[in-house]
Formats: sequence, C-alpha cells, structure tokens
Amino acid sequence: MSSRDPHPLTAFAQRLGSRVPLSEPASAAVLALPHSVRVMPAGEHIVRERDRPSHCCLMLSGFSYRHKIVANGGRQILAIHMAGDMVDLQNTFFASSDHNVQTLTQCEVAFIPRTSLEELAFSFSSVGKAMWLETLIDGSIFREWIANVGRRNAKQRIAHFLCEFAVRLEAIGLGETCNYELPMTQEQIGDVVGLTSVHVNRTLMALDREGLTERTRRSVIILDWQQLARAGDFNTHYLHMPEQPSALA
Amino acid sequence: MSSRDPHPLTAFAQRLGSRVPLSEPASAAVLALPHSVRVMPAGEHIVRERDRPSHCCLMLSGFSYRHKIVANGGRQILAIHMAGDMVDLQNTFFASSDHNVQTLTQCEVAFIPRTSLEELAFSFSSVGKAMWLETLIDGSIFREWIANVGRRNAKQRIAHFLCEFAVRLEAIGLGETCNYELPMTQEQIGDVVGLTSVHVNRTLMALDREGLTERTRRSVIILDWQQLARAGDFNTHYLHMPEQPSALA
DNA sequence: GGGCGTCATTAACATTTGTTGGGCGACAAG
DNA sequence: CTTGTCGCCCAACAAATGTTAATGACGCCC
Repeated sequence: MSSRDPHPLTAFAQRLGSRVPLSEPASAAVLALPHSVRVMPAGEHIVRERDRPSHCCLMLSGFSYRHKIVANGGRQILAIHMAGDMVDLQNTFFASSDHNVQTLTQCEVAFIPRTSLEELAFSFSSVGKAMWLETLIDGSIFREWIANVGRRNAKQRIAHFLCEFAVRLEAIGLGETCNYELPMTQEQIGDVVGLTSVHVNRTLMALDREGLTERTRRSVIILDWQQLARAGDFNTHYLHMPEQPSALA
Repeated sequence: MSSRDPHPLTAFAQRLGSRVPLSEPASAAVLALPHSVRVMPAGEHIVRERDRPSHCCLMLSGFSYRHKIVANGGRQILAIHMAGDMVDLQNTFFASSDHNVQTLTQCEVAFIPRTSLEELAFSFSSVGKAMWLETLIDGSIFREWIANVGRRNAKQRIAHFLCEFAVRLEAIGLGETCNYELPMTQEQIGDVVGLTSVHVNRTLMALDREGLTERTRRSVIILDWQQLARAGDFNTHYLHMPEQPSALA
C-alpha cells in the first residue's frame, strides 16, 4: 500500500474514534479488519430484500441509498449513505434483509465479513460502543424522517432534506454547507420525502423563487441558510454530531 | 420476592434469550441488574427531549409512545411500546434525547442504570448481541413506518398499523391477533400514521363498512385478517420475529 | 454532428386529505 | 342526578398533492 493510496479503513477508524476514544490496539484492530474493496457503478444493488448478507459494507466514496418497494409499486427511500457510513450493520445480524440498498453514483465500497466485525465489537468494547452509537444515530435519523414525511408539508420536507444533506456532507469534509452537488434526480428526492417528482419540482422552483436556494442541474446553492433551516424546521440535534458546528442553527 | 410476585426482569431475560441463546450465568446477570420498579399513570412523561437520561427504562406492563413535535405544533408518534420493550436504549447513549417518551396507559416500568446495562452488554457478548438485535429491530420498524407514512394512502396506513399492533400484541402473549384493545384515541392513531383525526375516523369507518374490521370504542375485531393485511400491504418480515407464526400472511 | 433517452419544467385537471364546526354519547366529578 | 369534558362521528368546504401529458434542455453514444 503506497502513500498515495492510504489504508481504506483509516477514515472508518477515525469516525469510530470520534464517537468513542479508541486505544492504540483498538484502532489497530479496526485497521486489521479483513476486507475487499470494490468499485461499483451507479444503479447497482449492494443488498436486495430477502438476501442474507454475509458481509457488511463500508462506503469509501460515492453515494448509496436504502429503499423499500410498497404494494402499488411506489418506492420509499429510507436513507442516503455517503463516505464513511457503515451500510449494513442494519441487516447483517438479521436472518434476511428487510430492504434494498443500491448505489446512487459510482461507489467504492469495502466489504467486511460480518463475523469479523462482530468479533471485533466484542473484543474491544470501545469499538463495540462506537459501532452501537452509529446504529443508534441511524435510528435517530430514521425517526426524524418519520416526522418529516408524517407531519411536514412539501416545502418543509424538501427544505429539511436539503439542510440535512448539506450538514452531513460537510461533516465528512465534502463540499461546503451552502454549495454542493446533490446526486439525485427529482424523482429520487420525491422518493425520499414521500412526494411525486412533479410536486418536488414545483416546490424546488418555489424555494428558488423565494430566494432561499439557487439550483442548476444537480448543484444546490443555499443562499440563506438561516431561512432555509427555519423553513424546514431543521435542527442538527438529531444528528448527534461529535462537535456541533456553532455556525449552523 | 414471593412466588406470586415473580422477578420483574424475567420476561426481559426470556426475550433476550429468544434472540440469542443465553448461558446460565448470562441469564443470571440479566436478572441481577439493579433496577427500581415504578407505576406511572397515563399521560406522564418518561423522557423529555433534551433530557440526558441516566436510566434506561423497561416496560413491564402498559403502553407508551415516543414522539416528536414539529414546527407548526404537529406531533408525530414514532413508536408504540408494550410489555417487554426496552424503552430507552435509543437515547441512553446519547448526550441528550432527541425525542419524548410518554405513557399511553398506566404503566409499570423498571428503571435500570445506563452504566449497568452497558457493562452487562460487554461482559456477556450474548447479552450484548441480543440487545444490539433489539435496537436493530427497532430500526427496522422505523424504516417500515417511513415507508408507511411516505408511500401509502390513508387506508393502507391504518390497515398496516392495525395489523402491526395485532401481531406485536400476540407475540408477547397479550390478546388474540384478531380481537384486541387498542389503547389510543383516533387523534393518536392519526399522529402515528400522519393523518388528522377526522380522516382517521373516515378511514376506520370505511374499513368497518367494507367488513374488514368491527370496532366499538377501543376494541378492534379483525374480521378478515387476510384482506386487512393485503389492504395494508402488511407482512411480518420487518418485525424479525424469532419464529414466524405461519398462520399470518 | 445527429439521434436518442433521461430529466426538468409546466399546465390542466383529479383526488386525497385537511379544516372548521357542530351534535351526540360515555364517563367522571361534584 | 347534573354537569362538564372528551372523544367519536359527520358534513361542507378548502387546500395540498397526485395524475397525465406535452415540451424543451442536456448529455451520451455512434
């Protein structure tokens, strides 16, 4: 492994360490996890519903999403994942997956055997606790999304999503909070917030017209963070970030 | 502790054991957890948003619910909890709670210190794994709820909720699947499925008229399980129950 | 450079869901 | 027994969102 090609699990170890301080040996054990790195094109399945995944997948770059298909063929996106996210702690301990995971863009992913991860979690309680915290944060985001689709109107939902994406991107050091690429079609945004693509379009245009955002294709510029956050009833509390960036609401 | 008053944590130990087999000492350690039992009247707060809970709370009897309040004063219920559920694994490891938990009926709850629970989880990996599984199942239910409010219409949402409640009640040995007491007002049901109480009423009446259910006050009788499950796009898969009752869809 | 497919945009119209407000019955408090 | 409150039920109307369909822009492949 050359210096131009750092160890692929470094970012993961740092992320866990930011939740719970890791001792030197614990950190080394994380880096020693067996894994294989794969590059996957956009639109490919990482996990399918009813699969019994034997590996857990860690995002190294790119974006992926979880989703479910409902009776009438509608699709609901349940989460968006980006670099550093553990994509399948959610399913690996179940007998079979209850939802799909698919790449949104081209992705580099590291596959780690479920059993190795499990052993590690119970050999180093610091690592176990950090991983547990990660799953709890996933849960917290799920809860916020329930509230978002259940009790907010179209404008609030979309504003909230734009804010969340911005904050999460910045937290991992990709893009500025107020100017980023959103790698999704309006139909996919609709599947996130429980709206049709037509209504997503109406609402995005309205946000632009009101001067809160400025979009061109996939790029989003947030012109007035305070107002957008207010419009989306957004607050970083539920993200439980290690240190709260004080600049944001 | 007399024989008429069994150890309050027995059910909890059994529940964990149904997920991951527990050795004799592991099981004993669960029962040895320090705890204090309290009876709480209906409508009381167990956890408030922004609290830093030092104790985790285990439901012994009764029903409680998690919820968030959004900008316009709307409320979204995020989960319903019943006997045997661990109410606050969700929050105890965070610096502060991101939502509220409140009793729905009178409840008996056992408060267990967070630190004891944490120590136990890392002393006995079987217990740790079982607890982890519990939180993953909570997450799975959250995901299903996102899909429910995001992509199903009123009839589907409510039918789905009625089915879920029925199956969960039966799983813990309370009430039959097709005839139970639902301890919620129609407004609270609305807060679960993201609808107004007026529309919940319309929809419940329609289910009755179509012969799928029969209700009087808080009692629900499911006349045609198959059809109700189909109407609600309901399937027990996401509940990840230890043994699937084959009688249900 | 031309052709093709995907995606954003818009409009007209349909449907679902929300809002308001009133009546009624069950239950609890006095 | 009376009264008040709460929750269920209902109807008329309002608003939000979905549906369908057409158009144009853009990027990609040959």
